[in-house]
Amino acid sequence: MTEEEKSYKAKKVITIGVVSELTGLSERQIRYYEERQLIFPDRSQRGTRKYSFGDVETLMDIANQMEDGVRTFEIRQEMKKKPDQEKLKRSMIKGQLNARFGIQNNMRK
Amino acid sequence: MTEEEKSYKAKKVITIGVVSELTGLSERQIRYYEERQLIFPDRSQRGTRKYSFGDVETLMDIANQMEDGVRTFEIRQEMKKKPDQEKLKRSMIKGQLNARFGIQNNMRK
DNA sequence: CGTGTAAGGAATTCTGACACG
DNA sequence: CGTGTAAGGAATTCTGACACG
Repeated sequence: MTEEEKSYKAKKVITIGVVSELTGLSERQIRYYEERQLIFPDRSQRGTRKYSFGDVETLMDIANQMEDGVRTFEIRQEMKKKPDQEKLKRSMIKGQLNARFGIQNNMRK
Repeated sequence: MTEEEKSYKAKKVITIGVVSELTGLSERQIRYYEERQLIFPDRSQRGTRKYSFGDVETLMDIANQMEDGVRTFEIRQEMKKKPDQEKLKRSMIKGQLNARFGIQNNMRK
């Protein structure tokens, strides 16, 4: 992956309407998750929100957790522990990852 | 680079306003280059144009050529000869495989 | 040829708030 | 808590056209 290609994932260029289409979440939900500090879109000069592909993936992850009844507060805690999902997936064996983070999720239910 | 990451470049999610900011081209110019068949954005359900990062790069390339006095029809001719620089780079690495099976399209939607 | 602009309509986004619970 | 919605304003996007040349 070149530097240029890497930046595609982090560059914030997607408007909220498109993010809504991509994630299936309502704009209301997307804005609320921002209010709860789960995502951090940029703002264009005119003030409209701009999201990256990385943000879209984070939102889909959030959507899955919400379905499982996880609260926004808990999701935020979780994200502090694993700041970069992608790096972890690459460097950790899935078993190790579950051993460390998976159990907590299961125990809550 | 994973399949998912590759798709970032081809996925059409950027509105014309953002493309204008990224390329420095006016919306008028961007629409005109489409009219001249130099770029091919998707359309959202409501009819707004959606561009990919690949389109943005193509537009910057077009902008450079226009500065050099190249006409749109000449640019189009040129593009037919080299359909996609990035795809070429990729296919050169894969060598014989592409020679035999052709370039695979990115999975989208 | 390539691009600016005014025109009018339709769709988007934003914020703060009320509602349910 | 999480999300829907009505509200009003501001900014966006679209198309077809006139202009210059």
